[in-house]
Amino acid sequence: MDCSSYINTSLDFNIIPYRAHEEVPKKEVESNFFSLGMTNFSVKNESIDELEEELKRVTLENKKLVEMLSVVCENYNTLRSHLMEYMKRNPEKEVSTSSKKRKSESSNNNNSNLIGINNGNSESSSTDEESCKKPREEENIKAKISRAYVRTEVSDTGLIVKDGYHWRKYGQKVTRDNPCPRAYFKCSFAPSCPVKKKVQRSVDDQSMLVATYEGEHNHPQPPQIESTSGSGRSVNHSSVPCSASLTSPAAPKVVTLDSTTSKNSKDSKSIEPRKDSPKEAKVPKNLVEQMATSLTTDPNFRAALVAAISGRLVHNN
DNA sequence: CGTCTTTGACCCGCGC
DNA sequence: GCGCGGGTCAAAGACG
Repeated sequence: MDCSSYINTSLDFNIIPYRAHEEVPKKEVESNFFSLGMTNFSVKNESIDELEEELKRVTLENKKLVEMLSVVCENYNTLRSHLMEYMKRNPEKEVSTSSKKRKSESSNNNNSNLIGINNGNSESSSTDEESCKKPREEENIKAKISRAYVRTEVSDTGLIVKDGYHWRKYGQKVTRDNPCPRAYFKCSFAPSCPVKKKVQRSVDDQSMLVATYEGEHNHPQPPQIESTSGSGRSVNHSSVPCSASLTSPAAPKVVTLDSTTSKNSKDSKSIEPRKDSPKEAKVPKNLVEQMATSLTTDPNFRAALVAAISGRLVHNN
């Protein structure tokens, strides 16, 4: 779970009015509105008192939200420490899985149910497999591995997972443990992007696609014009991303479950809709940046934000 | 013609 | 050392 990302995103919203209240209220608020595209909005008639009152109210609200957030993070950390303790008391699973790479992976696939439980060591061992040609010390620089579960039509034969990136298929293989072929994709948006993706149907639920991501994108997410894997020639447009744990397939959401490093992989055994472990400061930061970028560049979001803020101010008048 | 997919061949690690 | 199996390569074909 990326507590930090929560903090960052929410504080982004909070900081501006907070500072505006303390430092230069009117001017900053005004410039913020203009930057949001409200060029015609006039604050001439706004009284400073009203604005300050509003800012105080928002500040209080923000404080409450921050407190709630800290409580949530605290609870998360408590749960996490409990989980770590539990995992320390039951380490035999990890030992067995790390010793036998393929068996662990196949068992992992066999268990790749909708629950989305990832065995972190098997995941990272597949990374070892990937880096087998490289020096062993590079194992420390392990690729970030995560999984996404996507529900599709059973009749849908394509292995397409919409995740916003451009993928080039470079191979397909039928593996022993799964009669459904496994497709191999590379990120084609940036030539230097090391990210790879494996997509295979779940053995137990053939309507569920299991996408395994290896590595981190070294580029921002491309525009969402064509978000399927591969080119515009992609046939499959019927895949409905959904959570691994959600029962409602209508929820337009892909849940990726991290099992990056062996240390943090334990966390991925807990069923969490959050993507990242709090120990990984780098990755959540990236994610936060991507999320912030996607939010701030989304015209719908900006329009909604402008409407909400302007509505409030007009109401105060 | 450029880009992408398909698919058989090849490489390499692991288990026996 | 050999065979198996997963992962990758690359030539050929498809498509816009």
